[in-house]
Amino acid sequence: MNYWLMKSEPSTFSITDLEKKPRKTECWDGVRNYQARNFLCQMKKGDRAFFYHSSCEVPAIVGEVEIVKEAYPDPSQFDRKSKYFDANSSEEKPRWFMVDVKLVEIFKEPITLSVIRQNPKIKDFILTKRGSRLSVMPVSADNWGILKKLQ
DNA sequence: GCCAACGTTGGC
DNA sequence: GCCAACGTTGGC
Repeated sequence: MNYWLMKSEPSTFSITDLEKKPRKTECWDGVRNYQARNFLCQMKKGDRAFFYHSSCEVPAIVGEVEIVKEAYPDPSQFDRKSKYFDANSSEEKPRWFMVDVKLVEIFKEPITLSVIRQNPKIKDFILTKRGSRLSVMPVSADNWGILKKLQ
C-alpha cells in the first residue's frame, strides 16, 4: 500500500464537506499540475491519503481518506463553463485525471503544519520543502507512521 | 494583503 | 532552447 497527501482549501472543499457526501465519497477533481497528476495516476485502490487544509487560518492535516477509485478522466476539463476547462484537452486524449476518495476519519486533533515542521523525525517531506506547492504528493511509510502517532 | 517561489506561456 | 513575463499557490 502507498501513502499520499492531498491538499484542499477548506473554503473550496473541506473535510466536513466530504463527510456530508453520499457514502462520504467524492471525486478529487481540479488538479491541473502535471507532477500532481502523475502522482494521482499512480494511486491504487486501497491506498491511504492525508487530507490537508491549505490557505487557511491553521494549515494542517485534518484527516485520512482512502482511494476507492483509481485515476479516470476529470470531466471538468471538457466543460466550457468550468474554471477547470482546458481547451487543449480532448475526450479522445484527456490530459487531466482524478480519483475518488472516501473518508476514513476526521482527526480529533489536526496535525498542524507548524507541529510537522518542528518534528525532527519527519525527513524528506515534500510538504515542508521550501517553496514546494505540490497539491498531491507521496508520503513515505516512515513519515506516515510518525504523523499518525501525532494524531 | 503581501510576497517568495514555482510553473507555464510565448516571443525570439 | 532560452528566458522574461505573467499567473498561481500558499504561508504568514
